[in-house]
Amino acid sequence: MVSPVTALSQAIQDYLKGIYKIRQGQGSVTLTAVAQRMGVSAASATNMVKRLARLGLVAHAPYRTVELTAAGEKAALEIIRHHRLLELFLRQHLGLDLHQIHREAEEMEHSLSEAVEARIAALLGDPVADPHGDPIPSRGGTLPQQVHPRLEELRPGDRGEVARVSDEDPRLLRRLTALGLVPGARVRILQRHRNGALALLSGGRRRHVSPVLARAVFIARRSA
Amino acid sequence: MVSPVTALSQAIQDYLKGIYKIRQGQGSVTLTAVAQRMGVSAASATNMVKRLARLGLVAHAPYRTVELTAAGEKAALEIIRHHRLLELFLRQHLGLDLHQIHREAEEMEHSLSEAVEARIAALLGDPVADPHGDPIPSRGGTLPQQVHPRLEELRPGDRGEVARVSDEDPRLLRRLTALGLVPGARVRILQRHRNGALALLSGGRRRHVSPVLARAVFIARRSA
DNA sequence: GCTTAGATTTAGCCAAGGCTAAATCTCCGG
DNA sequence: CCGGAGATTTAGCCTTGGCTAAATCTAAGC
Repeated sequence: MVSPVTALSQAIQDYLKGIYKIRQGQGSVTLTAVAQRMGVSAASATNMVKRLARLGLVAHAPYRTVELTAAGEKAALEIIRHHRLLELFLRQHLGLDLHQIHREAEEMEHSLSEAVEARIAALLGDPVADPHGDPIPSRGGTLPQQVHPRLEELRPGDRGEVARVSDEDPRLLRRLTALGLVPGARVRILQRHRNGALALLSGGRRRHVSPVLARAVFIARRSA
Repeated sequence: MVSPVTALSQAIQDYLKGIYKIRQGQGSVTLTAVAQRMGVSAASATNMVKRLARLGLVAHAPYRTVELTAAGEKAALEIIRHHRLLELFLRQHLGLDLHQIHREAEEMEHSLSEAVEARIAALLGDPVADPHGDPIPSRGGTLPQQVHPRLEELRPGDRGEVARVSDEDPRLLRRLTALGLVPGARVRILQRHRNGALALLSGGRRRHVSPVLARAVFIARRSA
């Protein structure tokens, strides 16, 4: 494309990514959801959404929800590609911890040029997932959409492999890492408490997992 | 230090670096020089210099020249350290060309955190010079100040090694690279024309170097 | 020591992104 | 089908960092 995503302001990039992620998670993109996610007042969110609409990046009728246009979604995926490539790079080549990389990549993703992106992708061997297990959009802007159940949805006896962990909260990540619940780890559910907490086997040890943690881990089931 | 340079706005970082570089080159930092270097009107430069003064980063009396305070110089050197580490990294690990790295590093230097800076520096083996031959300030903020004569100042018979090339103009850099005049290259002056152009030996070949190019190359003399 | 060209500053404007407070709309429940 | 809670928008303000035009200062040259 002639105009790379880096031509958009940092704020615009952030909003596009935020809107994309809200739709992924909750589905309906309300102004309130946008404002909350961006840590901004509702008035500011309205303001920016109007600007995005003028730029043809979202569709928005007054008092209705927001939707990314094709152009907006393409831009969002480019930004997410930048972010996830950077995360992987920071982890594999610079040795940062799992819980640091999200924040760092957040800062750097806006200034990643096409040229540097291409070099990093090549250096990493054109990877398809970042260190949290999130899929990396292709350069063309397609995302291998895989839907994994959350750990909280599993029942005693179920086995699986950690496919992905939520990357939003570094504190959660730290606790998950301490429990050995990182992408690739094998787990087996032992017991389920009435409050949603789980007992499971991970790395050969019996672990207790709180409901909030169980909601942040996505599992690829194994038929075994 | 408690407040990293990344807390300063991008524009402020750019001005500090610009002011530092003007002083290095021409000495006296006038508002006009600042405006020119930043590609901005004189009024805008005045405006920003006032803000820098309020922040204690420069000293400035009305209608007088600008000087970095100790804090301002420290910040400038941190920014330059970021820039040069990134240049080296882009060259050595991502394989970008000599004439691309300046622009790329310019974009990325603002978002380089202390943590990532430290990793990159370690990965590069705590280097002391970037790919253009410019010295890299230490983490503490000291710059190994080496003064090399420009190629244009040499006389027939002089020999030396390219210590540094100006990194400002990518077109000049391309032409210098084509002539083999990159940091580390050995040269011997053969002849000097009245307009300042030079004939010299570089890479075993006789080369003709225009005055403008000869002004962009800095030579470490060899007694040989 | 004047004059004046050129440097610097001031005044007043703009766009991007934020904010709060107030107005307005939507939609659910009775 | 009406009222009101909550969502959304509008109005008016702020800071950052730009701009032009006009005012003012400095300093060089006579």
